[in-house]
Amino acid sequence: MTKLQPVRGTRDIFGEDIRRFSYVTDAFRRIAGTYGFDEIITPIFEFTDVFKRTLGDTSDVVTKEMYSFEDRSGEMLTLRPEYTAGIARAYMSNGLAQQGVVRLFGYGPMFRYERPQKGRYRQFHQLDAEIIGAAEPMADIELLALAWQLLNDLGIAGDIKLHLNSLGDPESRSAYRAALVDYFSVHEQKLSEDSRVRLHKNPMRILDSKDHGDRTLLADAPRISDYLTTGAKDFFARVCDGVTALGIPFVHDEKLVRGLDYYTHTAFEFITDALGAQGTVLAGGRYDGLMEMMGGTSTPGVGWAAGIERLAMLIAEPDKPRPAIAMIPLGERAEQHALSLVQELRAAGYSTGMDYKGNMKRRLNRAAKSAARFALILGDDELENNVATIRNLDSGTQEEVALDQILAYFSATLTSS
RNA sequence: GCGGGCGUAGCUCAACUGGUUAGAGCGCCUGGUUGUGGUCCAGGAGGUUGCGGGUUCAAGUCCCGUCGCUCGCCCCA
Repeated sequence: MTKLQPVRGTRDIFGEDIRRFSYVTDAFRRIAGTYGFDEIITPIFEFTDVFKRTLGDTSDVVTKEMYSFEDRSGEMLTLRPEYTAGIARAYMSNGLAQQGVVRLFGYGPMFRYERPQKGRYRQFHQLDAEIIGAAEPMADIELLALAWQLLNDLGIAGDIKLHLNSLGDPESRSAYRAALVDYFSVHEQKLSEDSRVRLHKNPMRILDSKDHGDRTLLADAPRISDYLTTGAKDFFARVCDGVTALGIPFVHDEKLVRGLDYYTHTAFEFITDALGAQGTVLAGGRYDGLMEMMGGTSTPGVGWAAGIERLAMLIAEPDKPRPAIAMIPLGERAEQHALSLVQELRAAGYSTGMDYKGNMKRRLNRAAKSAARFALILGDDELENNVATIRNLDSGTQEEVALDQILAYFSATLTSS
């Protein structure tokens, strides 16, 4: 508590940062609405079990990155490290299965104890979209379309590539996994240290190793496409067809795997090379096995999450909002009048700032810096005549307007916003 | 968790090989007489040089530790 700095990996979001942040979340809310998604806010913490059961005991997220604690009544709780498990829990808690196919979106903070870096924080924020209750590839396609439109509307789709793969159904996956273990066990000595650990913990992760030696071995490694069942193959083909039909460019990336255990079939990542090692900007996939893992009835689902900070870094700087009016009262009498006048203007929807310090010069200066469109000057001279001076700060022209005509004046010259 | 780089006013940076009261620009505040801006001039506030030790006659400048940021690995959004 002695240090006046935020906790490692956390930060205050304000100024330009919050403008970027809000630009992203506003766009998301708008687009998700047009896709018929309903918003959901789930708690920031859950019983630890919610995450432990679903993410897999071997995942790094569970084994070393969760912020878990015991509360005063002895419950083991965890700050959510990801969104999907909480939504799945909410789906079951609230009996949403009764509503048929459910489309949900939301956004908020996540927590992971990792080594911070640019684009990677301990408290970070994600957008999230899920379709629960639909086993059809159409759901996967719709979610990819939503993601693609978001990236387009944010103006960053050009720098981002969609990598698409299929992890298959459980049969495909375990057959492939066995084949991988066979292959790499023969070459275990040649594997990097990290990958030797992966071989026993999560062999599919070897696929996206960046180690040179690993990569040469990977050239002859078994490919998942050869192990997909006909059902899984067909499912993936339909997803690819749909994405192609929508005109979304993508690459079939057989080395794409997901870190979390509950994924099946479709897996995808939208990747940019503009963010260094943290290039994945939006990622997700199908998780047909999740609900059962949590102890519910088997229910199919697809979803994705996107890093708000990462998106916010990529978009163009949003415009600063311009106040409509800067009120400048001169003297005590004027201040009294100004109070109610400002209240009226604000009630009418005009963003109005009031400056009451310093001389005229300083005040106009500040008004100009605030980027206000008009300065509304009210002094003794004006009060004598029941007028106010309205100065157009862009053009420098000004005129006197009767006090009871001010609202009318602005409604004629400004669109209320 | 592992390896590398960095850390001086709100911001961007300066201070020769360690040497007197750590500087500049921007920003902020005030003034240039009585009510007019985005110029100009003058003045001012703001730094225990991230923090803590050590070496030295002397450290922002060297050494160690620590905290934070950053790059790569790892992990992932």
